[in-house]
Amino acid sequence: MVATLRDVAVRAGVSRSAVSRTFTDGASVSAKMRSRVEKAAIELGYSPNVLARSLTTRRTKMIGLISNNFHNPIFLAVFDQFTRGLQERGLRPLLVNLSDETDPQNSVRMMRQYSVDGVIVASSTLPPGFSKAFRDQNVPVVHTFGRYSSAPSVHVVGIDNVECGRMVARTLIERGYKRVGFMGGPQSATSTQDRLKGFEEVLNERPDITLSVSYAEAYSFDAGRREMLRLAQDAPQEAYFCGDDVLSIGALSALKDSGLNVPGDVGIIGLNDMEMAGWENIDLTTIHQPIRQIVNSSVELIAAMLEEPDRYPEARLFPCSVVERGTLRPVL
Amino acid sequence: MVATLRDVAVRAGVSRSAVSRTFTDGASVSAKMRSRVEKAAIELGYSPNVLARSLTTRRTKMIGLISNNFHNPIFLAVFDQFTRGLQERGLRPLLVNLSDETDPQNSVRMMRQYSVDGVIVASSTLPPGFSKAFRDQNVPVVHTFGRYSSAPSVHVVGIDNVECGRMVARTLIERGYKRVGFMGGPQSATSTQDRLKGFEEVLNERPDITLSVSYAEAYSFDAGRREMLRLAQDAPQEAYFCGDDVLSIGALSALKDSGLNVPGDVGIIGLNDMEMAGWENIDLTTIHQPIRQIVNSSVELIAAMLEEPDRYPEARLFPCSVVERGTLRPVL
DNA sequence: ATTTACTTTGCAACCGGTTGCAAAAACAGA
DNA sequence: TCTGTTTTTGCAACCGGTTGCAAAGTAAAT
Repeated sequence: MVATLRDVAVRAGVSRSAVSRTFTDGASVSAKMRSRVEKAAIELGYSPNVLARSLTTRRTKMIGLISNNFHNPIFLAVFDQFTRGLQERGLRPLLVNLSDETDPQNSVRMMRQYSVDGVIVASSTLPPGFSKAFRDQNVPVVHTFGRYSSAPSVHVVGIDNVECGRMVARTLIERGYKRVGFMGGPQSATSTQDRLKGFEEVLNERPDITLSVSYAEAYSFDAGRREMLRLAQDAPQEAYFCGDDVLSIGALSALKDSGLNVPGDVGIIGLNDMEMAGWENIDLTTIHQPIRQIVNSSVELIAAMLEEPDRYPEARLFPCSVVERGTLRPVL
Repeated sequence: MVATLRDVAVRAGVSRSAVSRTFTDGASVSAKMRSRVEKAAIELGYSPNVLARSLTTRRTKMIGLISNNFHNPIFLAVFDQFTRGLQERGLRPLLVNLSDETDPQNSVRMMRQYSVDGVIVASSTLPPGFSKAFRDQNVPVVHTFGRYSSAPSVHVVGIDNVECGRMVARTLIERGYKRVGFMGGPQSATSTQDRLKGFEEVLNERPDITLSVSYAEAYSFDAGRREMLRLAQDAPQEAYFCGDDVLSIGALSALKDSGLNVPGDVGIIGLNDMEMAGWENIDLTTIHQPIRQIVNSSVELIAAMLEEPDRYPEARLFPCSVVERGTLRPVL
């Protein structure tokens, strides 16, 4: 059906090696031979089969892109950026939706069956052990949005969630809030744990400030709304640090329905600075996470690991910053 | 490095064929042989290389998932559903972001180089010719959200956009609007053209109703907001049919800033019924597009085409319905 | 015209699997 | 036990490419 290397060789009247070489850069072919082969190739509409080639070259140029966040709108931007970045480097993302499955072994096996050159794990809710399973099987891996540790066992690219927690605490203190709440994402997510850690660390030094902690079940509008409806029934705190922007937006909706004014009665601060946070009818004060830089850096890193598989693991952290909009009262 | 079929054969003391057969279902192997091979395979951590296998079986179980809509939040749900559906059938999505590139030939070549078993084109803005290019090269293709035509040249799954246009027109008429506007998505998108066609068709029968037409540059919040800001400067219409929900939400933001009340001064109706449309602070009246059914049907269809590549092309259309919320005035 | 050095080409083996075919083994029937 | 039938197994060729090596060709130097 579709033309193979052999067909081109026959048509051009040369050996199969010659054809192979014209399509392998860096191989030794004379100009005459090249043009002769190219002519035949064009006539037959030939282009080399990457997968067959990969058997000997051991390079498929495929990268596993593994995530379990198919509900948080921020991830559409993440996928957009990832696919573009990979494509620019001639790499192809093989997408894996982990929503159901969380045993790394199945994913590792699958990735090996498809001989991907490397894997990007894009998730803030998967444990470090997940990405480590790939490294243990010698599959190059980058964990984007993963947990920073001072002795990382795999490459991590993201933000310092503990520091973000501290930053939010300081922001709330500056604005004179005395009773504050942490309405986190899923309790099992490393990002939730780390943000809380930093948040508590700073607040604990201020005995005049009280902290109450609760968690939403997922990073979703509904979960945020539900949790905030519950909180608003008793006496709500003066301000909440929500797990992320989507949760914040859910919380805003709940507060509105509970007849509470933002930021008059309750202040809200999110995290991510997704596009929607800037929409006029939302206008959410939040922490900016530099998604684009994080994703680009991850792509660069996985590309570098293809050249140097045993590259010493590093953590690449990008600074975050407060984006002041309309859901917190002004600095005193 | 990683165990191959040969390694397993040696360890189990059998032929390579025997090992191959244990991992090929439907092949003839005795129980004794099977358990012997499986034992060796487990000891070596062997699992077959899908890509090498594909050379002879001519099946990679990879499906190209091609889209250019990485900005519309609705597509995150679309990707979620696609990846799950494909994975359930043992298929793997090779993701292609077409944002820059629109020449089908490059995509076709790439998909052939990777020997994908089939391709799903998920976009309402690509022309029919794009998906047809795959069919012409004998790559099974399904165009999800594609244009319905009475003589489709490729399989199309989606909605009848012309009928949606009619439905919206009737909805606005029922509510007594006399001066209505069409604020479409990109003018080049087939979905925009078709919706306008149906919309005009019904309105043209009502000489007492005037229609003005304009287009946003993309399916995005900003584009919708910008276009509506422009419209609101002159005398805006009584109601607008916006290209989709994201555009509608942008339009709502613009109206609010222009000091116009919704639905008091201006009515808005969108299309898609994305999750966000139901959020309390948005509460958008819209047309429900059954995304889940459309995507599942697309996956079923591409799976069926793997068995029967020359399957006669069909159009699968799913009915839409009005979801009444708070952005149109009530029926007279 | 020879020798030497370098470039280009083809042969053949290999990457990791599958599969048609025939030989070997197992089973059934008499 | 022997024969005929069915099942299981291994051999060898093949899928579509790449690549080390040696032979052939070219160019430069003597």
